[in-house]
Amino acid sequence: MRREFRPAQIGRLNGAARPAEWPTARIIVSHMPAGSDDGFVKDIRKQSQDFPGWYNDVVRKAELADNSPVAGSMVIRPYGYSLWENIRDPLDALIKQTGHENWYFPALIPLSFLQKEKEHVAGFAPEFQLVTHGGGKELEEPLVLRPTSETMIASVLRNYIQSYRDLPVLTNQWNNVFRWELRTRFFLRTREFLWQEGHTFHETAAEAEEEVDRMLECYRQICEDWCAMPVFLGRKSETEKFAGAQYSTAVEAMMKDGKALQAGTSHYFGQNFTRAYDLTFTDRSNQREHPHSTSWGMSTRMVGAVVMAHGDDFGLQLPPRIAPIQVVVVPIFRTEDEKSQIQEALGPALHPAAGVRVKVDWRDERPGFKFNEWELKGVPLRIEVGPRDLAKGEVLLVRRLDRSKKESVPLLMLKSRLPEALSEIQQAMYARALQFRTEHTVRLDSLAAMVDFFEHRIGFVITPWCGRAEDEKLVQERTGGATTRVIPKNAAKPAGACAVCGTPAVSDVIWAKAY
RNA sequence: CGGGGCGUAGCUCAGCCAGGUUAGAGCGCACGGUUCGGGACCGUGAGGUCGGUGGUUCAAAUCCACUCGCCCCGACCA
Repeated sequence: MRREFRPAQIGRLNGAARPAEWPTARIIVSHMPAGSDDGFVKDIRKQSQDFPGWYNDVVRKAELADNSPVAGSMVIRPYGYSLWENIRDPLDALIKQTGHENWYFPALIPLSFLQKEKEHVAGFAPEFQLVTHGGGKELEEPLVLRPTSETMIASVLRNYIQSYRDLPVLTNQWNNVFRWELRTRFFLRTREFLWQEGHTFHETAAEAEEEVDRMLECYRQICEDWCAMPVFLGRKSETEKFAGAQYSTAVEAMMKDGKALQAGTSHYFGQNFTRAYDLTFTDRSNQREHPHSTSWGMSTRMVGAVVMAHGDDFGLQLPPRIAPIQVVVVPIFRTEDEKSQIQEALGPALHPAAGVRVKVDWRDERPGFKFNEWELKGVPLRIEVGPRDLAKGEVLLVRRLDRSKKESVPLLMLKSRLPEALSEIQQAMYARALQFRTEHTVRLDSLAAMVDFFEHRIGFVITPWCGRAEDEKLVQERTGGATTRVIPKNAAKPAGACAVCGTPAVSDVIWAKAY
């Protein structure tokens, strides 16, 4: 139901064509020694038996993040931060390509700012973290550690927006935000997290609404084309929308436990905020008008999404386009002589100019240990090279996707084969995630069927819906927590009755248990 | 905030019920050696205010009181 996956260019690869006269690769299926692949993985709990435990173990053992001295806040370690950068950078590029400029606004927001928009403050007040003292004295007015910056930005942009000629103003900022969460989880919900928040101001409602769609589309691209994670796009229900928004939209992805994860949101505010902050401009007929504004955000939560969308019992699986290390080389040698032979042989093939993110693991560990460790860390492609391979002028290529298959590749072909293999993996991961989602998404038309589904199965349920909040409450109670995720975009208007209450349906809606 | 559990080495834990030399194990770490194609092995070594405070006792990781912190389950969430 979603568009075709667009064959992606892999990162900075230059896709060199393969000369026809070169030898072709052979796929061999190796048999691992008994006992080595019986599903027992040291250090991490099994995904199938304890999903939250598995997630926690993987995040820590793969060195993405760890607990910190501050309750509810985590430390993002270099491997995890690099992964975030590989999501952030293409998103930043998209944001700039669509005409936005990066700003920076203060992290401390006067409490009174947040109190001006009624629904907004009602939605966020429980999550405020206040700064009450400075320079050893109590402040006249407490400052809130920003939970989001709508209020600050509206207050600042008042000064820069005067005329329709100043519009649109398309801002974005990369920062950290703070929310006093009760139950925290690595990347998914912490008391401090990193994100980008875009805030835009427009002359007309139509223009602002186009902006909302445009940025949601950017999020779709990041999720699908970069993170190999299919998403449903759509509008949030009234109960699920952002506090203060006229309506909210989101991209929703399916995790391997069948739960939904909101991977990005884009909101239309109408004139709610600009009215509350008395932000006005003179329109084309010389009338004072409030601009229509939007905001949209994507956060470090994406890292958690990638972990839960692709990982397995052996650990992480990273899509090549965002993997910090795309190819890891495990050299196999005994003597210094064998070591230098490997170095010589690999040199030209793995030159940085090849544009692939490669790491050669020269550590003094046994190869088997390295295989397991890099699989845990989700590196998409591994090269094994030892004396036996060099004698044949070949190396072994192993994909994280299907670990038991080893492909024998002539050294001469390596430079062209790597980008090609990475591209294949990227597409295979998307296809696999899409298949998983398809297999775990059903269309139902009664509450009884929904209750039964959420009792016995995992995944998404699509039903016709009338749009009433009471239905959401009822479903949530009866199903042990399923909520509406999105009203899918461009879905045909259903002819039938609401699956929950039987009144005429207005649209389809997707139900799921969610993070 | 309600219900349940746990604090002993960097990590996972034993020891506590029946108080008694110098507080233990595995993993990890450091050094040396043998190894190296799917998580190697041997030897040596470093590492502890037993969460904190107070009490009982000749003597407390162990018993008592208080306190702090963490984890899990319910109400809110990018």
